[in-house]
Amino acid sequence: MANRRPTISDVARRAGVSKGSVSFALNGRDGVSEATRERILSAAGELGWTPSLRARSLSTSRAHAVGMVLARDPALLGADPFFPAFIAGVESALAPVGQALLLQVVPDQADEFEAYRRLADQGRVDGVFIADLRANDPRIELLAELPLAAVTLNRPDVDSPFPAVCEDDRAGIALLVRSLADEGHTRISHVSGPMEYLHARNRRQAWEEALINADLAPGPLAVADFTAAGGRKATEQLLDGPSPPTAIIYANDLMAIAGLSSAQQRGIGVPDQLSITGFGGSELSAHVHPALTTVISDPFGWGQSAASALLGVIDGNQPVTDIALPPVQLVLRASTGPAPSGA
Amino acid sequence: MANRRPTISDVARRAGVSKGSVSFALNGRDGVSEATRERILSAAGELGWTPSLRARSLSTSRAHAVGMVLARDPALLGADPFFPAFIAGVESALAPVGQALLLQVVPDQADEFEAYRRLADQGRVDGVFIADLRANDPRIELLAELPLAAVTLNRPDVDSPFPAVCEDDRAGIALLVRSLADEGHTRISHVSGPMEYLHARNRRQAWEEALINADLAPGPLAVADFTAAGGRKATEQLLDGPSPPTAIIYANDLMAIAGLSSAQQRGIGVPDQLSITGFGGSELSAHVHPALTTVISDPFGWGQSAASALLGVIDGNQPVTDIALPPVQLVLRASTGPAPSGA
DNA sequence: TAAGTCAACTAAACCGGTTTGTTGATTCGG
DNA sequence: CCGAATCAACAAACCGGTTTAGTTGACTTA
Repeated sequence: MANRRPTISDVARRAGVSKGSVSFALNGRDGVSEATRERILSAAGELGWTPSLRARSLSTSRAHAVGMVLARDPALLGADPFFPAFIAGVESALAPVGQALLLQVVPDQADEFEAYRRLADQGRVDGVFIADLRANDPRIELLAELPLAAVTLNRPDVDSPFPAVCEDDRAGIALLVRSLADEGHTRISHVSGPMEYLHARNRRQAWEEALINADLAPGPLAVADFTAAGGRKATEQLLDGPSPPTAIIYANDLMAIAGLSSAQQRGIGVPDQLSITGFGGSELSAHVHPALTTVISDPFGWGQSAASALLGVIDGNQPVTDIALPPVQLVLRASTGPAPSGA
Repeated sequence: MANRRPTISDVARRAGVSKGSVSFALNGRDGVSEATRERILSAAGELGWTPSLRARSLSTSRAHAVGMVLARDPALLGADPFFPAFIAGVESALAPVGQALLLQVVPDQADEFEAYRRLADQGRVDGVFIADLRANDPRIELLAELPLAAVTLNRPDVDSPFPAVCEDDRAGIALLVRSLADEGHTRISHVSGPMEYLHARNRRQAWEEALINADLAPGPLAVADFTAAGGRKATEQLLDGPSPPTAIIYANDLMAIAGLSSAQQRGIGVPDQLSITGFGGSELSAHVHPALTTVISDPFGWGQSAASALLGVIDGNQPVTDIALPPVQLVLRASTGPAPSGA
């Protein structure tokens, strides 16, 4: 009477075959005739049977899930539009193949190792995404030893056995610099993220190189932390400096919006006296005043590609190579304009 | 030679006892003498053994994980600072007890049912959070039939067998209205979220009631969608209306920031000609110009409480009752001020 | 016609834990 | 000093799948 869910044995009994045959039929392996296969499948259908993931996990030693560990201050995590969209992309690739995503948010890097270890020890996931790469990132070495597949988001600066799924943010920065240089700007500053992060480094480096390419002196740099508070502080620092820039390239939209507000608060006209650009293409960037010139990236697509790549690694059939995502798009909006003439 | 991870049998052998005893010792059940228990635990320690979660799941019929399904347009998901912080809070309660969070993001409500069903069918999770409650939410009924524990974020408008973990957003709105009324505003508008969402309804209703309490006529309402684009459109609609408001209460910070920009674009001074308030207390709200008066909520704490409650339901020892979170905090900043005198 | 091949299928072992009788050794009450 | 109760510990069954090693019978093949 107790309405327990049907098991493979129930299906086998109903179809008049052995458990093994049901398993074979279900997994599309041969050694079972077409007639029997159909009989089994319809028996399964009538009973409404789906194989128990738990039993499967135990016997196949597969979790059928992948994981992601985020080491972020929870208070700041919300400000970054990247992850939700990335995760949505990941899901879009996982759901069709019956995989799931396990998310871990830990307060800081100290807990990060522990989190990866636990995921591996408990066998909760078959692979992980390595995001927010840092310089000389110790996670690469850790994960190389753990029995987990992995893909990195962008290429690490250390030797890595894992495929990298890369979005070229340097190209985006170069586009921004060129467009500003074309407008006559000569003092183009950059507000970066923390230097420990590779993407912060990359963007900074791209900015420096692009300036050199445009025959401009590297304008002053302010290192910030990707938060609004940090963006504002960096902006004030730059504007109070000895030779204030006529344009600022921020490493993300959030800092740019804070910077924009900060300039306005001081009565500095944007873009008349100061041009401002963001990075990322958040929804809000189009709806601030003036609307933000920025570079649109595609975290959803990134998530999709990263997930497919990770599943490929887990499957282990063919080696997975690095994947380059389509280039980011420059969107010119009202926050940039010609350099002030009296400069 | 193959360095497979140790199993319970290895531990048993090493400690010179049976598998059963190891299991008993590990789970702190009695029937094991103190001496043996110690011998077993140290054997486990030496071998570096941790019980296989997969095996455990199979034999205990527990997933040791909880789930959350988000039905959102991925492009807009990123704009909402609520979820990342909420999730971080959830993790902070799950990690210490060895539980994990499974996240599902589905593009729309059509896929939502399917997602919950899959979680249940596959036995991936023991319970779920029900967020983004809608009017007459069909998920309550679905989940009541599924073999899953659940907690809702706020109380549904339909009968629900699940405990609700509630943050009183109505009180926050009331504070905002009162503070604006005190400043002499008489035409206080509201830009709401979609009416299908209970939290949008609640905030709207709280706004209406607070206006009545302040002896004010219900100012015009604009129904939006919690996005920046929607916030801007709603703002324009209100400002173009027959009797434009002198203050607008937005249902979230994002719309408020877009509205603020929209007003500025039209040359309307904030707060001189128009007061603006947000809701949520995002980091950015403090760094726009003028800084946004808003109401600070605590998604992290909400996640923590919701997770503990859910674990309580799953354990099933004592019945879990509704939980009320501490009230939200009003933060008065520069985006609100006295009503324009010439109005 | 005996031996060999092959496809179709079964029985049983296995994954690594938990749980349920059952057994021996101790302790206890009378 | 004996039968009953108590307790530590064990062996075996179980969770629900997958996988391997056989078994069977039909069909070739020499």
